[in-house]
Amino acid sequence: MKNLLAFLNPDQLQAVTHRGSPLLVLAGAGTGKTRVVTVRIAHLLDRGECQPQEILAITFTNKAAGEMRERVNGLLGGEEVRGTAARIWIHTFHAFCARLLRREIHHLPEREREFVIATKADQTAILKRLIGPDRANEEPKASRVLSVISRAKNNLITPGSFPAHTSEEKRIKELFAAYEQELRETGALDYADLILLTVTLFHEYPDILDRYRGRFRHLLVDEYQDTNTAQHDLVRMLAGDGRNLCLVGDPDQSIYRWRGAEPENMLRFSEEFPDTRVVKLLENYRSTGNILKVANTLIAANPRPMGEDKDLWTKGESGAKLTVYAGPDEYDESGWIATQIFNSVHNRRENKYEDFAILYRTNAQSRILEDALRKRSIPYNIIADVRFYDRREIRDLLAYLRLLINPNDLLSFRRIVNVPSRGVGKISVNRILDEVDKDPGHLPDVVRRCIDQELIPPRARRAVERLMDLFDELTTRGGGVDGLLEELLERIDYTSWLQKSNDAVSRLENVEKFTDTARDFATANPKGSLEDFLEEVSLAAPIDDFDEQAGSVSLLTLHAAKGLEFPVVFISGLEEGLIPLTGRRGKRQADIEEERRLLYVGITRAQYKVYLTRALRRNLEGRKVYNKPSRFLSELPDPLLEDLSMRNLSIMSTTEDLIAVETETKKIKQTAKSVSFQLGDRVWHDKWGRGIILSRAGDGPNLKLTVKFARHGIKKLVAKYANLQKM
DNA sequence: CTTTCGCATATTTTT
DNA sequence: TATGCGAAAG
Repeated sequence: MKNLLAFLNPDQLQAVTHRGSPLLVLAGAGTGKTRVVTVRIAHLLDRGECQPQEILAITFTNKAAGEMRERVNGLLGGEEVRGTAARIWIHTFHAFCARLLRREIHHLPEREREFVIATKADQTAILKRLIGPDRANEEPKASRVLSVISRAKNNLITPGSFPAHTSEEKRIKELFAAYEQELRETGALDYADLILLTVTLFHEYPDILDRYRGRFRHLLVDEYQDTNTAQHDLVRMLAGDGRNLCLVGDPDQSIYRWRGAEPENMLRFSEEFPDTRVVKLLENYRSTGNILKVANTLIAANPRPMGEDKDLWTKGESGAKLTVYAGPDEYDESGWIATQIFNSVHNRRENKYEDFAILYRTNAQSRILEDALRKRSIPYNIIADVRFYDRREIRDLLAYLRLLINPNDLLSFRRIVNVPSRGVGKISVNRILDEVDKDPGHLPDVVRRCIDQELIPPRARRAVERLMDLFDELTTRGGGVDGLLEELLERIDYTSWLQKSNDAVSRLENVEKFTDTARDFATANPKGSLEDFLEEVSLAAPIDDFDEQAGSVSLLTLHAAKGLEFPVVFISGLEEGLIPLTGRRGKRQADIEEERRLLYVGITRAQYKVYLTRALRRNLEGRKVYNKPSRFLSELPDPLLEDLSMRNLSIMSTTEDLIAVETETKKIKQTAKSVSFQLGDRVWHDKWGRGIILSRAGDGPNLKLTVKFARHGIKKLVAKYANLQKM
């Protein structure tokens, strides 16, 4: 057995070995916090303080969970303990609760044993339907309602206790209630439910809580700054007196407030458990001194809830300055980034492609970057820009699979009853849904009754009947998830239906990817059920399938970059409006602070070199916008930055200058256009209105036109001054 | 019932 | 730009 503690600094050592009271580890970026968690687990086992199955470790993503399992095994070494990590519960909050609820949810009144997890897309779909199309303009938008509802649920608020003073709040309250009912009827749980119901269960049934408390003697939670109140309550319940609790996090890296995260939970913890030991990790092992100085300066502009003495430091070298670059537009910016990478790899041979990461604020920014890399044949690896499982084709297949588990899933039924189109129209579907409304019993029974009582036209009737038969057959079918999916695809002839759609190629690719996922799952979990598969799929994060592929540049959002590190990091789009991202009604101070943390997270991903790039002009929603440099750039210490922007841009890099240039160009273009007037062209003049060109004389700027105007007769004009427009 | 077209509309991050 | 939705045509 290795000496687990040999390479730890005194602070880390304390965090690993402290016992007997709650432990709060405030670990800055790159200070080895994951290492502390894994070594702590290994240490517990090594010293025989508990059995593997008595440990519960909560991570932020499935990917982090997988890595932690591997690392624990790696630390424990030796044959006899290999596989030990498999018996430790290492999960995300959601995966943990989903597993627990699968066993225990039947204790709760009126809850089905089988449930599916409603993804974001499902949730939005429900709300959109509840709001209705006719009111779409005046009502609060579905996405906003959803975020209000999720926030409420995360704070353990029910539709009953939802405070409604304004008329909008009253409307949301209604929608909230209807949304909850819909979820319940379809046997679905949303993300908040997974936590909420677990908390409720523990609250209502103390004996169940006791059972789990007894079982998990050691509880560790990583990335605690991004937990919400419901999760915090869950931890408090499971932790009991908190003696064996270890929380790790960094309030400066809290970037999920918008999703309900409450970094204050960390502060509150020391009050709730007064004997909490707080350990701060500030020695950074990742980045150069200059990178840390810049990051420290940036984050110092935020209030520091955990105290002022939180600057990261390193024994290592200062390293290179950070490089700033501004290009005329996003094509230039992307091209410049790609060129830096290309030169570094090919000409200077300093780095390999996998050393680079390009970070951006919004997924939409990735396309131009991809183009630039592809142009130079630079291999890259990107985290899906649209959530893969939100793709229409994937959601269709998921709907089929869900119906196999929960035939009452009305949402899924509605989705696929006529997909692929099998001749069941709106009218037939509504007829069936009406029946379900009247008698919300077992969905297949109701559907069968519609068929038997000939409530729908013959063609549709036969189609629905065949669909129901298909479900019966597939439900009784044994075998793995992969086989099931393949049979399903064949039986509904899904691929040939997709052939006909617009972007058949990418859709078919997605279906291919999905069957691959199923196959991988079946290989990894030979005994895995369809429920297990759907659970994994619903709780997957885009980052989970992201392996830092050998030989590829990584493209990802700043959010997705959390927890990762790269030798060289480019952060693209350092512009007001993008970083910080501001919507139409602007941002409040608290939002700006979160944006600042986001940039802080981005900068601290880098080991040796950071590039901060921006574009003076950028296409946004089909429009050109001129963004000022990000306010965060001016917060950074100048001596630690070098500006490689082209000289002419540095000279006239104000937005006003650029607009002036644009306007001039436009004028020139207009003049050029007027030169191209031909005989017979129909034109428009601001004063004389419609006209037609009769003759032309002269060239270029001297071009003279004879125009016959509809209302004002024949005029001779000098094209340059006339400002004629073609009609 | 299915397909296609045109119009409107736009926050972003994701368990 | 790109997407999605609803109405009209097929």
